[in-house]
Amino acid sequence: MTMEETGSRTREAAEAAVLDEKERDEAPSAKAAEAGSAPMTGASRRKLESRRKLMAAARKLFVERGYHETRPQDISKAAGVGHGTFYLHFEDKLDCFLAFTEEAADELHEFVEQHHAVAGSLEEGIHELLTAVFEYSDENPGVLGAALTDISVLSTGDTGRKMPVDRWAEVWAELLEKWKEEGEAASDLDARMAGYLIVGAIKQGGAYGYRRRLDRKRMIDGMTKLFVRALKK
Amino acid sequence: MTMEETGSRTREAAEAAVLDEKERDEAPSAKAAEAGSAPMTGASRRKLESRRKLMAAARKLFVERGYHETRPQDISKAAGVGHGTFYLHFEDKLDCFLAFTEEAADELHEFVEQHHAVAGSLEEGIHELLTAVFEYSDENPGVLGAALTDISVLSTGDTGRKMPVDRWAEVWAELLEKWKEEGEAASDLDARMAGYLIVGAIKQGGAYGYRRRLDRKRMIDGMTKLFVRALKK
Amino acid sequence: MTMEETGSRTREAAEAAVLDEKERDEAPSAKAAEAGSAPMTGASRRKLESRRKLMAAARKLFVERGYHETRPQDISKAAGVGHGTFYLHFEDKLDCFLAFTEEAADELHEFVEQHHAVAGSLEEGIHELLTAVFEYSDENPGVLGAALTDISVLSTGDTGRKMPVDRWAEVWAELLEKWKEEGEAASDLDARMAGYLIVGAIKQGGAYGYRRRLDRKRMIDGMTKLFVRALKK
Amino acid sequence: MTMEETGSRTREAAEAAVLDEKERDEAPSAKAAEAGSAPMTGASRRKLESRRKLMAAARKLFVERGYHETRPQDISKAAGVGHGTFYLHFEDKLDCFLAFTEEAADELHEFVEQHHAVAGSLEEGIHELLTAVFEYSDENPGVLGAALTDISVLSTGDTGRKMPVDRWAEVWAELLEKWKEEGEAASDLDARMAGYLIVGAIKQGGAYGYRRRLDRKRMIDGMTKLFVRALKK
DNA sequence: CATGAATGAGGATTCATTCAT
DNA sequence: CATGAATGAATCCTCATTCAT
Repeated sequence: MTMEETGSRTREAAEAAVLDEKERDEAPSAKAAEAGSAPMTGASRRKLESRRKLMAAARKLFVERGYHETRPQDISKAAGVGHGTFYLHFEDKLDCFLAFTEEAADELHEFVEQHHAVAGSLEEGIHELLTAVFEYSDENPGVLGAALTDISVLSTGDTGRKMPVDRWAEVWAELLEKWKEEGEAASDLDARMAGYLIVGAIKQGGAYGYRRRLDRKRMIDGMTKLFVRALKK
Repeated sequence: MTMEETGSRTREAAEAAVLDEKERDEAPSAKAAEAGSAPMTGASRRKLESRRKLMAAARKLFVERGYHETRPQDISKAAGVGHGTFYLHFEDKLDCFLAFTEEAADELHEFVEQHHAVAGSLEEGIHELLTAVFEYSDENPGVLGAALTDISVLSTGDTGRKMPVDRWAEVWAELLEKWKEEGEAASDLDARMAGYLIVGAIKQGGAYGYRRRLDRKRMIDGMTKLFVRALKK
Repeated sequence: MTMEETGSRTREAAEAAVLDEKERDEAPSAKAAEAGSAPMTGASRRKLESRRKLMAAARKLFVERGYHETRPQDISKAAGVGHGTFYLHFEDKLDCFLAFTEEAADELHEFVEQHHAVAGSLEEGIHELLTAVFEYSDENPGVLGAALTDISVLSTGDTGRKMPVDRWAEVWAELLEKWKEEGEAASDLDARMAGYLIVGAIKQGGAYGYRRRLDRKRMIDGMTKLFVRALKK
Repeated sequence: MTMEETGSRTREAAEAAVLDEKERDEAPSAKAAEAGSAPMTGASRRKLESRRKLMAAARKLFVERGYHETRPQDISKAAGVGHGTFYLHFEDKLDCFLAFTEEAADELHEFVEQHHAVAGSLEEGIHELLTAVFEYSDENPGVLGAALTDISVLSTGDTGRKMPVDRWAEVWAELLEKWKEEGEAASDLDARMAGYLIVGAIKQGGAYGYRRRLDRKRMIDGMTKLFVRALKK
């Protein structure tokens, strides 16, 4: 399993964009269409372009080096924009990290919804969810590990932003709630608490599995079995 | 529950405990104690004293402020020793943090062994273990949270030191193995993997519980139930 | 003679010269000048200005106080720039010192070529060379002494940079080689070796002469006589 | 030639003493005899012993690592004595270095006097002197290079101590003076100045020769020829 | 005379952020 | 909107020296 790998596959696409300097000289209309909105002026076109490049670079570096080893300068440089541009798009470094984190959460969310009909039984649901998570992790090595970084290690004060852990815990909580209503899950379950337990288990287990280079299928099956037994009525 | 509190209630008590236990210190000069615990000559006594004060200060600050917000000189100052003394006892800041981390792991280990006969059935065992963990966490607020800090956030390279997560995961793994042999735990269990899952779950669940100020007893019972169902034959 | 004076008489003149010559700077951005010496854009102009100020300050301090008594922040302060700017222009302190050293070597080189037609007979050549060296030393008191500092005292590892001693030894070696070919110098001469001997002699003799405040003319004449006798066919 | 080598031959003897911990338990009388003076009390015996070990360690480290890379602690440790003992024997680090420097100067002096009758003609004298210097350098690799370190790089103020450069320059000056009186050397020679030139030349030439691993005999012969021509009537 | 733990001024360097262009 | 030179507070760590034992 690859929850914390440092390589990259889908990364390439993003990087290619970063490296493609010519792109910003393209006809604006094409890009605007991509963004799905009204045709942009040259200025906002460029701004969006910059942000995309910065996000791609930030993800790459946060994943490869971690938060503290990545300087805003590195991100700007990797993105091919000036150092100042960074602060045109992010309040500060932490803001940028959180943006990365949220992007990853969004992606996983979308990924899960696209790849798996999360409507079936508890067994099926858990298995599909875990499969989706591990598949995403394979396609985006290291991203989950980085995105799940404990924010309290980075910032003392509360940022007021919802971290991936919380979003994912909630996803699980909602599912469990649904299963409880359907009589599939144990009725005395504290769904919220369980959501956090599951996310914690996946995070730690994923990290362990990656380090030990365990077989993905076996991991998914093992975890599914455990979770199902723990949760089922 | 108090797994990640930042205050310091039983601080004094904890420090006193630290003091008492430091006789088994890792400073080479302390090896004299090994040879029959002679009253110790002046020099090595002073050194031990310094180390004890540094360790206590380090623990206090790492817990209260976290790794990155704690400077070596803060620790020295809090310990009432000179800046240089810090580096007489620790290679660098990370080394000091790891020492803290190991101390915490040792303490919890001992605490668990002293307070709970971990010999009973799976249900009893899990309940006792969780109770011990949460009790330790009450008496040493924030210590577990700090000690479980993901090392990869602090240091890029491998330190070669066994982190608390791994130690605790192993403790659980051994127990599970025993229960498997005794026919109490599911025989198809990957004990090692499960150990990590449990530690991850406890860590994340503990943090959540603390934030939400959940009732300790309910947490222990809820987690026990979940774990037992997941693991039992 | 003034080879190792610590004052600074013609400081201003020297700095002005530095300013004028800096167009051939090694900062990559300055390469614009190479392409026709355009008036230079704002950013690179500022950067060049900073570097010039830093180089001037570094020279002044290295000469007055020596390498170990000069802190990067002293240089920055004297240059009227921030601490960080120093590291925008130099890898580290040693890099800055070597830059100073190379600048001095360049200056002397140019000085010698401008002030003295090094084409004549062995006697004339040596006399002119020595005169040029001592004149440069008068105009740039202490610079030669500082620039000839033995690098091995400052850095353990090899820096891979050619030190002034070597450059100057080579200049002498080439001249000697020429004189050998012209039949003016002894044919059994090891020109390279002799180059080093001469530079060593000048360095030590210069330092001695300065300390004893010897008459410059007498020194030049005395050294010329010795060198000529040693080298002439 | 080996003027600046870092290996060691005669070094071994000294080190052996350093390592021989038992030595200080020997009968005092024997050692006293060696020192050539009245039988020492136990205390002064030990003190002398400590100093010898410190000097040996200092020489070794100053030669191998240079002044700035050698800490008093390193010397004490290598000498097998406590850190404080260092300051029982030397005012400070510089004092220790100067002691090393003087020891080396004494040694070379003695070596030259023992190995070469410096009484003959100018040619013979110069050749013998150079031979002695290079032989000493072979037997004490790196020592001359280290001992000739420019003190002004180490200390700003004047130490009031006569450095090896000066001592050696004087030796040469005296010889030249003698040869002038005997009509062997050019009568218009500034002997003092020439002494410094020669020492400078030897130092620089030696360093060059070592780096290039030149043949010793050729170096001696080449230098002799040059010096003789420069100095002879 | 010997020790080695303790010291803290001092140093080199970094990096998140700003702002003039 | 973009740039990248400039910044300087902040950080980790060293090391010559002292002094209680």
